[in-house]
Amino acid sequence: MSVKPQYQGADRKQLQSVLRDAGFRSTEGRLALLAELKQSNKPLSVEILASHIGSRLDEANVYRALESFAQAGIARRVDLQHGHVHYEFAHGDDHHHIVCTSCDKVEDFAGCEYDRLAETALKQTRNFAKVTNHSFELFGLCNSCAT
Amino acid sequence: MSVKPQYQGADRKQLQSVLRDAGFRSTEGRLALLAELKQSNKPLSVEILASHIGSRLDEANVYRALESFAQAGIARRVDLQHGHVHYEFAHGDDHHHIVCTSCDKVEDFAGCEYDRLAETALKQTRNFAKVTNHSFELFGLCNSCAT
DNA sequence: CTACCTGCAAACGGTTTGCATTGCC
DNA sequence: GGCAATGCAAACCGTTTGCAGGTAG
Repeated sequence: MSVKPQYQGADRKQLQSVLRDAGFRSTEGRLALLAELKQSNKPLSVEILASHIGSRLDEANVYRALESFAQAGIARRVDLQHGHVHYEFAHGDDHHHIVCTSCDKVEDFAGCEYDRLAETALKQTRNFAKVTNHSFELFGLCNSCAT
Repeated sequence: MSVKPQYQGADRKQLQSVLRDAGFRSTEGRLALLAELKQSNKPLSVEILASHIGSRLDEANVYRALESFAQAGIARRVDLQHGHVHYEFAHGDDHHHIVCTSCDKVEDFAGCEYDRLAETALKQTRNFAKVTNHSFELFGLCNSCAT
C-alpha cells in the first residue's frame, strides 16, 4: 500500500481540464484519484484507490468523488461481483470484462452487441420505452487457474 | 407484508422432492421459501422473501437457505444493482432482465447470445481458459416512467 | 440418534452522512 | 468571499457468523 509519487507533467494539465470541464474544482485529491483511474488497465476497488492515493483523500471522500465522477460521466461503476464496487476511467469505448473467479484477474473484451440486444429486448417486452444502460460481464477461469 | 396462507396440494409434494433431490431436508421454512421463489415472475429481494415467509424462517436463515439453493442450482442469484441481492427460481432457460431505473419494474427477456459472445471474448484475451458464468442485465425506463 | 436446520443476537464490512473546517476560483 | 471539497467520526444497512436448542430422516 505505498503512496504513489506525485504524477506530473503533461498529464496533469490534461486531467485538470477533465475535472474542470466536468464542473469540478481541481484539487490534489481528485487529481490523484483521476490519475490513478486513468493509468489503470482494469477497474479498481475503492480500497485500492484510497490506499494508492494515500493521505490526499480519505476513504469517505474517495466514495464521494467517484460517485460524482460517475454521474459526470468521467468514470464508470463496474460490478465484478466481489461484494464491493469497482470504478474505471471512462474511455469512450463500450467494453466489458472477463473475470477469473479464482484469482480475480480481469481483462477487457469488446463485442457485446448491445444495440442489437437492447433492440431485441425492447421488442420482446413491449412495456419498456428505452434502454439507457447495461451490464455484461463474463466469469470464468484464467489459464493459470484452470490447470 | 402479510404472511401468505400455506401453499398446499400437488405443488407441495413437488417442491419437497426438489429439496430432497438437491440434498436438503424438507422443512416448512425452506418449502415456503422455495414456493415463494417459484411462484414469482421476477427476482425477489431477501427482505421481500423474508416478509412473505413470515415466521417460518428468520432473515439469517433465509440468507443461508438461498445461498444453499444457489449452490445446488435450484435458485439463481441476480444482480439488479439495487444494493442488495435478488434471487429467482432456476428454471432451465437462459433469460435476463430489463429493469426500470425509475420504478424498479422488472421483466425477462431472452436472446443474449451468450455462447457466441463468450467465444469471442475467449479469442480476444487468450489468457482465459473458459467462461463458466455471466451477467447481463439491461437498465432503462418502462413505458409509464418514460412519459 | 445425529446431522442438518433454526432462532436469536452480535459482529462485520462496505458505504453513507453530519458537521465543522479548509481552500479553490 | 462563497461555495465546493475535505477530514473525522459516527451512523447505516445488507449480510454473515456463533452458538445453543430443535427436528427431520
